[in-house]
Amino acid sequence: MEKLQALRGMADLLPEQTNLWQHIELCIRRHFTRAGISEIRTPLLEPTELFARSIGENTDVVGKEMYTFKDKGERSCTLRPEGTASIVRSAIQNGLLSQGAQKLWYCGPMFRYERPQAGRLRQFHQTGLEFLGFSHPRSDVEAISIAWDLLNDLGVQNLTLQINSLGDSEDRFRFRESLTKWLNEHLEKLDKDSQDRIEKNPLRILDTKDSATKALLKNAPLLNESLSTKSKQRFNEVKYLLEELHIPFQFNPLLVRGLDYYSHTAFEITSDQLGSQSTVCGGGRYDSLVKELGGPDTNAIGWAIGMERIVILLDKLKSIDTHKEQKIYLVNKGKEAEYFALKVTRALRLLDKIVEIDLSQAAFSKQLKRADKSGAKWAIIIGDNEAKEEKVVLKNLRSATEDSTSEKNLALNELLKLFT
RNA sequence: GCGGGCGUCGCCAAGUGGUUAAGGCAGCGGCUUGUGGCGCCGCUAUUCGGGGGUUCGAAUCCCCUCGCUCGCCCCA
Repeated sequence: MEKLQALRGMADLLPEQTNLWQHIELCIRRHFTRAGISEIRTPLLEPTELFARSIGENTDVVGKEMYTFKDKGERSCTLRPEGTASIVRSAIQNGLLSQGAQKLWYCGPMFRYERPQAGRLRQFHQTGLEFLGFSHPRSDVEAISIAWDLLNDLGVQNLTLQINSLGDSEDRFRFRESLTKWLNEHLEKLDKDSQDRIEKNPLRILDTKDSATKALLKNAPLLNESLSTKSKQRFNEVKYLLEELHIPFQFNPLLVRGLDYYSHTAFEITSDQLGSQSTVCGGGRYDSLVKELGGPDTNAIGWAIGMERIVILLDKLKSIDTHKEQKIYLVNKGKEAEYFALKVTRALRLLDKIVEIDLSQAAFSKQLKRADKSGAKWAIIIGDNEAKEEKVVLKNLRSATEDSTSEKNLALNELLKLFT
């Protein structure tokens, strides 16, 4: 029979790794909470139309990466490939925006049908924030600084923040014209991919990895040259405020993000330790998306962090401290002892202690071995002799020497008092 | 969708045509019928991702297929 296994690109998170994930999630929650941002949870499955309209029909995400299928009612459904669209949909549907501006965060799985590689899975996880109803450059910087501080607090090293301004839709239209004109003049010198993209998405050519095209583009018109005075001023203010906060950044005029809804500030935080998928956090302003999805005219900015990519970076550092050294391991053997041990275990847990009970009936030596391996600090040993007198033997597994001076014979109430 | 690399026990891994497929880690059992960390002993792949072929003989050669992985595209 064929071995049953997870689908391609779908990863299990094993007990070994969930410690790190919990640590990261805790840190994320703390950072959002302390910034006054509220969590929002939306369905994993949405009408396909939502993503087609928000992300853009011509993007790769919509064009070839979505998990789309028909449900039993013949509705076209899609597993969410990103978080922003769902959140905007939810804010509109639930009238959140009529209650004022919203500061929201989310965390959860996303799905993209791509070939997996380092730092990329078909089911992956993102955490992100969305500020809906904020237009001032301050909100851009607030959003960026939260991401920056979060990543640094997690211990991610060697990060680079790159920013650019895509201007408003008029700026971009103007730029698109001049860029397309220039590209067509140099058509034969472009690589094949870039040639194909001139019609569909010329801005993305700026982001090419083809070195010949890259060199050629040094003479291409630049996006920031097409920006209106107003857009330029806005961008300058963002940069000024980042400097004021001492958040180091690089201006990257070639940074163009892949989803259609971005405008003005676009940014990326990358790491040089990730292989080719180097983006840890990406985001930007999307001032027209809410309206395009049928909501009130609402300025917005948001970003998303790829959780797996953080895990890769943090895995290299190791050593997330757990609370194992506070653990108590219950060694027990014999019928009366086993019953008594269950009671002791629960009594200790009701005092909020971390208690693991051995359920094996193996020899004491075996159980002690497991106790040691489990990382517990204390072993409580109960045999029938102890059970008869309602006593336990308490042993410190982390005392340095081989002597047994740490062993104590205690009545149950004495034990509980000791751990209170 | 397109390239490159790889598939031998739960994990790491030797073996590259010749009778029984090293070793290490983990696991289990014992030395020690009630006391761990060290040590010692024992057990754990009729089988080399799957299928077909070549051969007296294949984990080793050939073909097909599946899977993993890295990269392209694209993105977090």
